[in-house]
Amino acid sequence: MDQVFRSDVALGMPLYREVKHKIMEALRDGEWKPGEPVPAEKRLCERFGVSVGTLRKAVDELTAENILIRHQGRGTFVASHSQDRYMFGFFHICPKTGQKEYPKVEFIRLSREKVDADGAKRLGVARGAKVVRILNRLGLGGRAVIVDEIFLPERFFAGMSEEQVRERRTTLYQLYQDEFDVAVLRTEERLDAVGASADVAALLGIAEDTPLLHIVRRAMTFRDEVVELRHSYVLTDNHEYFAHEESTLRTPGE
Amino acid sequence: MDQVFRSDVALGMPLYREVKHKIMEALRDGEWKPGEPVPAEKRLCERFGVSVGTLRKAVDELTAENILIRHQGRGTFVASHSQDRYMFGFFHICPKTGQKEYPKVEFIRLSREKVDADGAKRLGVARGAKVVRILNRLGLGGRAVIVDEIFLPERFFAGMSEEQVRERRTTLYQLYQDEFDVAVLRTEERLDAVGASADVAALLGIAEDTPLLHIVRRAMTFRDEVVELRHSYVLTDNHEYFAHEESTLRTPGE
DNA sequence: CAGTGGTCTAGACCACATT
DNA sequence: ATGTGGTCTAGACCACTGT
Repeated sequence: MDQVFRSDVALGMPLYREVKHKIMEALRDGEWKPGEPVPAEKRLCERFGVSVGTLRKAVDELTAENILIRHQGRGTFVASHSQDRYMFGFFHICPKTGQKEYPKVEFIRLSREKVDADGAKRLGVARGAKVVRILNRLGLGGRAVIVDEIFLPERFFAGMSEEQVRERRTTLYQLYQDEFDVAVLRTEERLDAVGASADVAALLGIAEDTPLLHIVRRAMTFRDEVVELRHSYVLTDNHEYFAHEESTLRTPGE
Repeated sequence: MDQVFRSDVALGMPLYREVKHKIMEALRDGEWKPGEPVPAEKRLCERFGVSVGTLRKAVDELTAENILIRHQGRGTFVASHSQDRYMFGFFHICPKTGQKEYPKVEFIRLSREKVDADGAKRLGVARGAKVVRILNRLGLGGRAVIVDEIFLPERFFAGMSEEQVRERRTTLYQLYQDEFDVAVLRTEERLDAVGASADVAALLGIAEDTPLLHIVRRAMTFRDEVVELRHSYVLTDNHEYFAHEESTLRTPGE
């Protein structure tokens, strides 16, 4: 194999991780779009000057992070929000008894506002920065169960229109991806219990002060930039938030 | 390499997964105990009759599931619970502002009861089976914030005494491991919002019907057997539940 | 059929930890 | 110095997909 020179920034970094970063750069630069296949493993090996094993280790990590998706016999594809799996990767509310179901989304309002202090902090933008604010109501099992209040930094979503949001036949995250080239790679959620405010109570058709699950979600893209802040208010009479964790066991020595 | 016959159950299963299962069997049989090293990779290659690459792929999955831990230059160890790690792994409540802190656990009561219908279903035991019931109150920042109600199947924890639980200077999961050979490998949590019951309100010093975060946690060991059912009632004035999602690592079937 | 990813091998050398 | 895990190679063959 020809000698291939390692870039300066890659000193001390395993080769497969350097390859991984190069693939991520290509993705960030839009060389391969969501839903499209990336070149075959052999091609990528030639391009980066590494063996299959090394390339596969890089792609392994990217598939584990849901950035790429492999299909045996077909190829490796850039993850796209059109797939159902993505929907449920980020939507954690399910019936206490019975099967998972898709929420029925009802658009209520889109407005442009100056972000408040709390929102600025969570979004990582300047105080008073412009944001798009979207209000949705979600139905599950034929009943209004969730109120979503969404804040989007104007700098990622310039020109977003009410029509785009109201008329879409896809998930919001797919809209972000298709229309604004914003890929959600990771989310973080903080939960607490609150009594329903008058506004939320009216939207859900319940009494004020009814205990609700309050979820503050931040959605991140490349470089951990926050692209969405979402407050969800969930009526948990018949639904619940589901999470599972693998253990963090460690050996004594560490 | 000598011909090594594959076991019947392994038909259609990749070799590395068969090796993984054999390692898990050895762990379940107590061949290597928590905190101890497992044999070196080369030894395991000989034992299972596979190449390093294949063995490493098996061990890769086991480390990803936190069942084994690798230390370069030292060896590969069976994961073990230690006090500090408990926080990061299973305890998801943290202050809304400020640093993570250790909860101050106050033991309230241990009793033996017959499990109710809901508990039987969640624990996967027969209706009316005997369980150990433990009631704890947890303090954070000098204030009572959480009430924990814990149910343990008698068949895993026969002979558990109030003294063991009250006098312990470790986490409960470490007690399960050290005294009852029960390793918690995975947990699942379901959250909803409820109004405080009279009992819980009294323990937390709050008004009845105050909105609380209610967490139902199931803790699993090998073969996904449920070894603990825990109801946590959390006052979320100053604390919240934290979760983050990046890799939904499930592949089977797809 | 040709092309893709999936698995597996039998080595090699490197980085790290312990003796 | 020895033994450990960490990385990497250059092949091979298998299983699956589409034409």
